[in-house]
Amino acid sequence: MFKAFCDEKRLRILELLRSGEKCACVLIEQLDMPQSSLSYHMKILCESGIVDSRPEGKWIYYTICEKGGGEAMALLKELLTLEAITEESNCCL
Amino acid sequence: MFKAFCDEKRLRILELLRSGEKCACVLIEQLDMPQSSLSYHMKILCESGIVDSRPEGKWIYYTICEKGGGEAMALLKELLTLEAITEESNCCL
DNA sequence: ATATCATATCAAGTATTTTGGATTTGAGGT
DNA sequence: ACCTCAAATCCAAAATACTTGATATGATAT
Repeated sequence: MFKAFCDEKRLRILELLRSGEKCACVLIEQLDMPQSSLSYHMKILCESGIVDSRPEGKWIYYTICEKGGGEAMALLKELLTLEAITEESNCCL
Repeated sequence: MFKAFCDEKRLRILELLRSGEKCACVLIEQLDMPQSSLSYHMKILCESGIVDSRPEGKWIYYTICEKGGGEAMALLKELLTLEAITEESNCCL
């Protein structure tokens, strides 16, 4: 899931999506990347749950997914929070 | 910074650190990885600000860094939060 | 049904990251 | 000073991720 945030292009895509729903053509134009490249990154973003896609007519619209974002936040928080049971298993002293 | 969370080994290191400060020898043993490999990952974790290190005697002790963790959380939150000014720049319709 | 257009997939190349043995560095102890 | 041991660095190999043109898929429209 965190892989979604580990690429410059994907961060820029998220940055663009922060201002609202965008269709693929806008992203391709603004990021100046070939269509296959955008598709590759959108797949990673969608599969990680961070972004939602919505087909409408010929195009696909992308938005940041609140649910997926919440899960990422929760996961990160958990990873960084010390466990309550701090049994100091010291060694090497 | 998010690269810190994009490797299985590093996630396992964080998992171990959640139960409190650990010295390198414990991590090497528990994760069954060569010393050079641990050192490589600890460098990434420390440079990203997620983990703090503290030398004591011959050993180095590692802990999850509250400050760095907070920054990561804040950054992630910002990335995933829609901008207030939702000027719907629709196209392609 | 055929043509068209947007997206997905493929494949082959390039770039980046990770691995782990060997060596170096650096602090501690004698 | 010298020895010892832990951590950092080096380096080459392996693994993983990204790029991109070409092709396939799938939906829409005529």
